[in-house]
Amino acid sequence: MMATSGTTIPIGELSQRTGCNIETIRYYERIGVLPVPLRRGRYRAYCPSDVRRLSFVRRARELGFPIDAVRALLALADGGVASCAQARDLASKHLRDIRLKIADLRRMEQVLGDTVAACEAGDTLGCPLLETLCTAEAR
Amino acid sequence: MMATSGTTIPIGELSQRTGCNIETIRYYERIGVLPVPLRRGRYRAYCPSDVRRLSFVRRARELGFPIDAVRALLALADGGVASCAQARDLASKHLRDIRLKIADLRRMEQVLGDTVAACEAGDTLGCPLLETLCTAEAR
DNA sequence: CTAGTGTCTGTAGCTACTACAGACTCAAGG
DNA sequence: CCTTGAGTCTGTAGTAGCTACAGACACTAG
Repeated sequence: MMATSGTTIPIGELSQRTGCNIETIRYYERIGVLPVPLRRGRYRAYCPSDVRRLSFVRRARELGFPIDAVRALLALADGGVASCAQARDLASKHLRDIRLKIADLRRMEQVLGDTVAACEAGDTLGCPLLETLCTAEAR
Repeated sequence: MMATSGTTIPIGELSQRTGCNIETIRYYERIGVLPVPLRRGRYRAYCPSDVRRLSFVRRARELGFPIDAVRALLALADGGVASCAQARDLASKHLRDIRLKIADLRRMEQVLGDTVAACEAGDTLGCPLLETLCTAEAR
């Protein structure tokens, strides 16, 4: 596509620059995470602040923040000062969630790991995994 | 509800015995994870094998197996012998997925933990979290 | 006879995207 | 001038694995 005038870029370039899927960009617009952009004809025309905002969103998502938290973080980033404590709050909550998930997964890893090991050892009569599923408590 | 005759139980009791939500039981039936049960009038009537099967499903789900893997495991458990190697295969694959997820989450935990710590130390000018989101690579 | 509990079907919602279908626009090549 | 190809548009439906109703029906105890 053409570079058009000024500093605006089409959605494909925004996608490339941010690593964010085109469909996802439009999705973010629909749900209000990205502002409705200007138009050049019928095509969306994004400006540098859109690139920054979307990059911000992408990074927050990569850190696992749910969309609602991303919204809140965006508001804080826009809000300017004194929002540090609130941002830390959001991050701490999210950190707790992550640690809970890790704990869950480690429990699964433990059980599965043991079972697979028992399976490889081959010292049970039946299949250790199927036995586990049939009889044991999974925790 | 009544105990009715024979050994069949209504859905509510199946739910209690397995710890599985009633709606989830009906959902499993719809997607073919549980067989279509007998009816006592218009009500579902479950037998002991249904309790066992659903418990199996629950445990597999607690270990994080996706539904399709659960289907496969059920088939193996039904199939009888020689399925141990296949079961181990499924479990190993799943174990890999779990470890990948753990790794992902640990990366997030790392970045977030560092950022929150920096935030509490208060040695930056701006907000460390918002700075991270604005500028850094999240990995 | 009525109240309360259980169950029924069918549909819609959740998270965060992703994947089309079918139409339109625009620039370059022949 | 016409065609071709890439990019974009809107709108809808699908993914995983449930969960949550609405509105009707059944059955038992008081």
